[in-house]
Amino acid sequence: MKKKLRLLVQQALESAITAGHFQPVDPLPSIVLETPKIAAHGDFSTSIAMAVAASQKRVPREVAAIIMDHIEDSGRMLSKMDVAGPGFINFFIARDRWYEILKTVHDEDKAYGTSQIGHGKHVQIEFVSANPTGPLHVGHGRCAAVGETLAAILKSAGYEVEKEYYVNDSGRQIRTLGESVFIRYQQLLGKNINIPEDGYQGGYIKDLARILIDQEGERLLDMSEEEAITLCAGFAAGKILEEIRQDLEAFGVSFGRWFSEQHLYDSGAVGDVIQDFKSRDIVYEHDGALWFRAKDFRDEKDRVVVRSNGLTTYFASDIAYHKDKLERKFDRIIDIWGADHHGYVSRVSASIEALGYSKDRFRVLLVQLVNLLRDGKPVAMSTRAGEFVTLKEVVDEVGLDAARFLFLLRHYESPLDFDLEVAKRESNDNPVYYVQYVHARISNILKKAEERGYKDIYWDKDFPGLINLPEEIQLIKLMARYPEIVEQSALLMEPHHIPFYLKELAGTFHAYYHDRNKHKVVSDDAKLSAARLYLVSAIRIIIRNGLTLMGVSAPERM
RNA sequence: GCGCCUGUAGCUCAGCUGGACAGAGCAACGGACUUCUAAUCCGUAGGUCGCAGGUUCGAAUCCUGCCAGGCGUACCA
Repeated sequence: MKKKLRLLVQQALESAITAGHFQPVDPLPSIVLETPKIAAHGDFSTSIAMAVAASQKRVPREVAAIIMDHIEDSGRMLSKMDVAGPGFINFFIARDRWYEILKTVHDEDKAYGTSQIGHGKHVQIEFVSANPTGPLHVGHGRCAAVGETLAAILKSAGYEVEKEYYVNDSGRQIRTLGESVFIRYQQLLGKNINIPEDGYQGGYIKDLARILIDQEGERLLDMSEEEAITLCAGFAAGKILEEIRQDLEAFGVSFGRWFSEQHLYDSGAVGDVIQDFKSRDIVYEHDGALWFRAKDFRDEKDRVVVRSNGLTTYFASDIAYHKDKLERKFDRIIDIWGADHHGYVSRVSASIEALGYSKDRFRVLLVQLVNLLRDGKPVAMSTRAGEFVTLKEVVDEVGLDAARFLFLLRHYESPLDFDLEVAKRESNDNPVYYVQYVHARISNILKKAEERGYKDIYWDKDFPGLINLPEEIQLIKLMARYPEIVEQSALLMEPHHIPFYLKELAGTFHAYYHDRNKHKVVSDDAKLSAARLYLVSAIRIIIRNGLTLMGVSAPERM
């Protein structure tokens, strides 16, 4: 609807220029159509006249009038056009045309809301990528929800999407993990040693040590310390990664590929990148370390890739990793990181440019932190001491649907207060149920209808005369906007528009539903009932589609 | 010090990439269940959009400078 109108306006502008009413405008400004907040301003409006007026040295209202005169509404889409305010053109869509939306929703069903704006471009999203040194916490949960949903949104907008988890299974932290487990292992076998301050303190370390004793007995005590630690590290990382995988799966999050950092070392990829940089003088030696000339690529300072002790930094393998991703011919790679990693963005961008790729192909979304609350009071957490609430615990307590919905409700760039008690509440301040309830209610109506003999949902040419209450038209207009919302979410890479839209649609439906004396869906009037069933089942389709994008269930009853 | 993010109603947040009088939920107050589910609805009240300039027909939105909060700023990951 909107697209058709945009085309009309564009053609009007062009023909006004050809007719000599306007000086040629180059380039032709893009036509922006808005949905005004006030009904009196029409269904759509454009400020194009104001944008054009300046270059024409004409009054905006006059420009608007000329454009309006050149609109050829051969399909009779419009019932009225206005010039209003400083020069807006307001468009009123003919009422009959809205019913097409209803049919479209039913015809497209699960595909309603999908589009091809992605043109099949390949996008890769890497998210969560938590180190396998401990369980996932709520912050990872938010990243997981954002990543998974963004992937779904992009996919439905016509992109080819691949999801990936980068496993940091190499380096010092893994060694520290091995050390911590080995110490617990020795303690459990009666040795009197303490865990160092920089070791991992969490209770899960002890659990791992216990399992290790069950599996391996005391034989690690006979090994060299180096051997034992390596064994502990490999064992623990593998075990933890498996739990991470399970927790994510339980949260409805999956990955097409789990990419091992260690693999980059084993294959020589890290060494190759360093060699390449050396030969191109993109790195230099200083104080015994090897520095990447990040400053030459707009980072604020140069960065170390090989330390003076000969060990590579995390950054070194990160360069190799991003090189690998870019070589896989993705049109765009998206990294979703916790906001505490933002210091890293400019150096990774710098390395991408140094590799000879445009940094436009690379985008980082920084997801702000989650403050976990219970009844408005912060839940004390300390990662150091290993006291934190895990994602699994939160999902177990509040449920997958509530957690997913609340993680997605906020723009990812703003910090999120996640209140466990609110998440569990079954009332209006918990929007999950508010939206799901619509689906359950409509499902129930359909069930009731079936019991009373209204078996099929179908379209009839008489329906327009039957579905014509202002609140019904309003519902249809809202339904018409859904595809736009999904497209916009895809273009801006902002999932939160989906839940906001669903809340609005849900609210409008609840109000409609509630006035059941005025418009009961299932009544003795067979034709009217059929018409309204067609209407409400369309709403149900959209609610279900939106919730599905978010990874939230659409229950038949509640 | 520098960098990134945030600052909108008492609270939690939207605000369509510059538009027409600033929106929603919660909390507060007052109402609505013999009906297809009250996990709902209706109404009232509530804002110098952090502050000060600037850009223009027009700014919560863009620019500059302040103020406040969070995070970052390692030869850590």
